[in-house]
Formats: sequence, structure tokens, C-alpha cells
Amino acid sequence: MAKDTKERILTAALEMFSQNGYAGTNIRELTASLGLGKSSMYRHFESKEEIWNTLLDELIVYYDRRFGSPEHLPPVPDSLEELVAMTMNLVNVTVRDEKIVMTRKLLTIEQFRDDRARDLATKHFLTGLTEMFTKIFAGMMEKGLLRRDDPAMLAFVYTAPISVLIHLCDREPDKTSEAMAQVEAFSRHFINTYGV
Amino acid sequence: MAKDTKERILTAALEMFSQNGYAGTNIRELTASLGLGKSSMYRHFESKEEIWNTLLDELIVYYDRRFGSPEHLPPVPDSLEELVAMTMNLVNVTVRDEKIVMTRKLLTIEQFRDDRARDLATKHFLTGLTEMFTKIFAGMMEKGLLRRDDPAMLAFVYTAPISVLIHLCDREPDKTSEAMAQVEAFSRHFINTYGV
DNA sequence: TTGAAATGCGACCGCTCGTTCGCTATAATA
DNA sequence: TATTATAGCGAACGAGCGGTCGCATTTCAA
Repeated sequence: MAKDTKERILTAALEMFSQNGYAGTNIRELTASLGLGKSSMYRHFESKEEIWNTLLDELIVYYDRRFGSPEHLPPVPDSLEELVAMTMNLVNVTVRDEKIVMTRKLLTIEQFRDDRARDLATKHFLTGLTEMFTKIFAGMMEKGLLRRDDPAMLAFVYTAPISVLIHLCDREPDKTSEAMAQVEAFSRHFINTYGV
Repeated sequence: MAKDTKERILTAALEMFSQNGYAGTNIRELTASLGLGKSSMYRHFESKEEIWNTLLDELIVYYDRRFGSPEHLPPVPDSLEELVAMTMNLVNVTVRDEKIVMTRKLLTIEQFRDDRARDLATKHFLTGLTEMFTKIFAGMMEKGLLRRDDPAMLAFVYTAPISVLIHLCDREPDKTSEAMAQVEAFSRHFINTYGV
């Protein structure tokens, strides 16, 4: 039950921090949402700040495992249409997975206050995506599917607009389907422009 | 002196809210930074929340004046090179103007908590820019400078990556010059791809 | 010049915050 | 079974919060 409680606290913390921010979250609400007494929390963390630090540690590890390791790199598509499908799949997961959504919100809110949140935000929102697609596009150029060009520039050109639309989904979940349609329209525009 | 104090309070509020968020800001620090007693603030605003609402009102008006009105629409460039120059100028201003930077940070931090901040964030980060460049690109197509295409899609393709780089500057000011170089590289890539 | 409105101030109020304490109940160890 | 950590609880603490009050000072119209 002990380890379990600790993890439940971290889950609730991610939920509340991502909605109200670190400063806007209080221990009473957090523990109450778990049916736990305020003071019981201190059996697992020595302070509110330690919750924050532990949570961020976990998110950093989680990110590196999921997006940083080469074995999780999506396979290089064999056709332009496959690139569109792969993209839609990726964006769908990233927009629907509650933990990933909350992580982005948390990083968005806290990026100006915490250095580690800032660094992870840049990875999540920019460099992680571009590095991933730089490899994919280099592979597609090898296969003759994409016009020969700087793969890093093309990756930036491709991922940045998608990143903007993902942020839109986080901000206005009502517009998710609309945004997804725009992701697909953009992806098709991209293959029309750069595809061979 | 009265009106002046009220505006100074709003300026300080923008500064502190954009750094620490609404919940992370307290009246004592805010007024102290102006050399003002805590209680004196209540001569000008009836609560902390009223400061927030007034500030947001002001930012909304400011945005509509500055970016919403047709007379502030930049002239349609007469050459592709002019588009690059105009873009660099625009981004430079938006990244260097302290008030605009703080406004973006504030909207970034508070977009999930306040509906009006959320709406203004979408304008600032997405629709405002694309609408502006939709008109510009339509004009450039008229002049035969850009390949005929959906101007709204091209505007999105052009402004979204720039928006991402502006966010990067807000998050990591150290990388501003690096980001500006990337804006220019991207802009040139764009005119090479879509220019006539 | 006078009187009222506007502005500033420090003291103070009630409340909520993060955190601590002493106690009980449970689970693991021997 | 006796012992000892472990995990839970409500009460309470000191600090800091947003906000109020009464009073002094300035502003300015009459």
C-alpha cells in the first residue's frame, strides 16, 4: 500500500499542477482528492517541493524512455501516404493520452519558473520532434521519397506547425477534431510540396 | 498622481504575473516593488482579482488596436527579399518589446485557468498571425510573387514555425540570436520553396 | 482660505497555507 | 506472540495571504 500511495500522490500532483500550477495547488485539496489526510502525505514526501522535484524527475525519465531511445523511433515510411498515416497516429496518441497532455500543460505553465521544466519544455515542444523527423526524413530522402534537401530544415518545417496545433488542442480541447483535420491537411500539403 | 499609480500597479502586475503567475504573486511584493504600502493598492482596485481582470481587459484592447485593425496591416511586399526583411523586423520587435514578451508569458502561464486568457492566447499564438499573413500572401499571389495556392495554408505554414521560435525566445532568452538566425533561414527556405 | 474628496500609511483581522505532533492501527519481522 | 517499523489520522502551529480600518496628508474646487 505504501509504494502505491506514493504513486497515487504523484498522479494527483501531475493532475493538479497541470491545471492550477505549482503555486495554485495546495496539499489539502491534493490529498483530499485521494481520500487521504493532509498530514499522511508527509509520510511519503518531506515537502510540497519534494513532490514537485520527484514528479519532474519521473517525467524526465519517462520522456527519455519514450522518445529519446532509438528503439522507439518510428520506422521510415515506405510511401508519402504512409508518412501521413504515421503522423496522424502519432498526433492522435499525443493529444489523447491524458498523461502526455497533462505533462505538456505542466511544462507550459512552469517553464518560466523552473529550469528543469524549461529544458524539458524545449525538448517536448521543439528539439525532440525535429530530431526524430530529421532521421525519418533523411531515410525518406535515401529512399527517393522526398526531394533532396536539408533534412533538419524539413523536419522543422514539418513538426513546428504540428506542434502549434497540438498546443491548440491542449488549450481548447473542443477544437481537437478541427485541429486534427488541419494536421492532416497540412501533412498532405507537405507531401505535395516536398514529395517526389 | 492617481491615474499614474493605477497604471504603475498594472505594469507591475503584468511583470509579476508573467513571471510567477496569478497564484504565485502576492500583493505585498507587488506594491512594495512600487514603494507603495500594501493597503494603498485598494484605493485603486477592490481586489487582487480586479487587477487581473483589468489587466486582461487592457491587454485585449491593446492587442486589437495593435494587430487587429486593418490600418496596422504591414504593406504587401514587392519582392520576396522584402518579405524576409519584413518578417525579421516583425519578429525582432515582438521578441524585444518587453511588454509583448511579458504578455505572451502571462497568456502562456494562465491559458488553462482563465477563459479570456485562453482566447487571447489562441489569437496571439495562432489565428492572429495566420490571418495577417493570409492577406499578405493573397496580395503577393496577386502580384505574381508567390506560387498560386491556398493563402491560408501558406500563412499557416509560414507563421507556425515562427511562432514556435518566438516561444523558444521567451523560454530561453539566451538562444534569441540563434533563434533569429533560424527564423531568417526558415524564411529564405520558404521563399525558395513557394516564391516565383 | 476652507472643506471635502482622494490618496497614502501601518496596524490589524480572519483565513488558508505548508508543516509538525502525538496517537492509533496495521503490516512485517523475529 | 512480542516487537518494531510503517502508514494513517485529527488537532494544532506559525507564517503569510488577501483584505479592512482609522487616521494623516495631499489635492483641488469653491
